[in-house]
Amino acid sequence: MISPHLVHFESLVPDTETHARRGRLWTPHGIVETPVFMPVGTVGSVKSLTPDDLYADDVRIILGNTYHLYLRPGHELIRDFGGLHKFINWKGAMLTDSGGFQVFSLKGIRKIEEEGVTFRSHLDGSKHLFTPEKVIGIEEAIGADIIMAFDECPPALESRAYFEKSLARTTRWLHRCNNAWKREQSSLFGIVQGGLFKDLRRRHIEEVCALDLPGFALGGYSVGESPEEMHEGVADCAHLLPADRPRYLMGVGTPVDLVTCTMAGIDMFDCVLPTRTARHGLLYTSQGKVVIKKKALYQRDEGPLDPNCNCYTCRNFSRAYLHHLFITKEILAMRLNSIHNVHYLVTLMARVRKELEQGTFAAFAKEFLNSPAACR
RNA sequence: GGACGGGUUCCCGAGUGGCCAAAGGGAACAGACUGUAAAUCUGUCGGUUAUUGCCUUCGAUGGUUCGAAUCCAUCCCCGUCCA
Repeated sequence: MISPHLVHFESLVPDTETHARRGRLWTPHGIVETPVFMPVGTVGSVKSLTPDDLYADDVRIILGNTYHLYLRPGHELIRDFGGLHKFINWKGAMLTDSGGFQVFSLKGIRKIEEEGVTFRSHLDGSKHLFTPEKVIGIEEAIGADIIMAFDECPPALESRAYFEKSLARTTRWLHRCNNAWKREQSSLFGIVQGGLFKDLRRRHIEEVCALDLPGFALGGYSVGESPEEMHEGVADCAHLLPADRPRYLMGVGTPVDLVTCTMAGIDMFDCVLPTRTARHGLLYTSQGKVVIKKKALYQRDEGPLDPNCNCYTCRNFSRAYLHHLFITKEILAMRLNSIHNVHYLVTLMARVRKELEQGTFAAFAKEFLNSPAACR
């Protein structure tokens, strides 16, 4: 079954006990096995990691960000270099976020109107207007395999009245994105919003999925609500997204989030958490979280960060050394920590896929969520 | 031997009569981080108390004063320069 879209999804092994499915995403830059965790490289770099690090770790898709790359180095420059893949020398697939999240995170230096969003650059304060049409143009210039629609991502705690208004506008923006979309090598994904209002979520799913797009995302989670609320919300609506299209949960998450939301039927995840917390000294391991700065625990700890991990960091260095590197603010600390955290999540998802293939995913998930690894 | 300068809470360092348990930085300890304004941010940081408080503290000792880290005397250290 060949989809008319260049990016298309193949559901290989649906789970019998949960909404999870083992799948495969075909892109112009290779195949991505799902469920998958996608590391985030906002400005064209997964901070501290090289493309080779990632590829060797079986990472086959990473993210970039429209807003950041538009400001620097500029999408025209990237286009002139032959696209972001070439510019950063990444041979796998890429996905660009639209800048919709920046509408949320840069609140205070932006104004949302029907036409689009006026931003002030966080770099120099200059004013910029992002419209759905302009965002698609930028994303096409950047040239990712998957480009996200320009949406508004309200805080989870926003009022119902606000959501009603925002959702209608985001739907109109989606149509404008779809109409502006020309480049077939860049497949447009729609984004569902609705906060924690289940009926609004369901209604918006119908609106968004009425368009024949190659993939759909749930946005607006992990923006102020508790993890439990997020899990409940995703569980309520993820399986309502079209079964023959990839389902992408944007901006999530922790090891627990990944396993939990895979059960809900999610195929794709991205999150800055592993790379950011790595730089801040928080490491995810099979035995729970490790806050490597703690002197009393790690100053003289000769063991590996995670005895069950096969990453470069865990194979070669002691916790004591990682502690020392972090305490002394060595750049290597960030790199070794990031190598581990990314490997940990990527490997967790490889395990999830394997369990799905074996038909043992539900049992695995249950065991995992009750293990020390299910930190936070 | 002489002339200056200086000794402040773990460290550096501000403070020269009350608003000082004493700025600021560092260290230490704790916490946060979820489509990256993040190698970032927040809290604690003399003791005790539920608090206003009380106690201890600014090299040492002794004074002046209603009140001293701040003024005076002596002493002990440290630095620079001159013999």
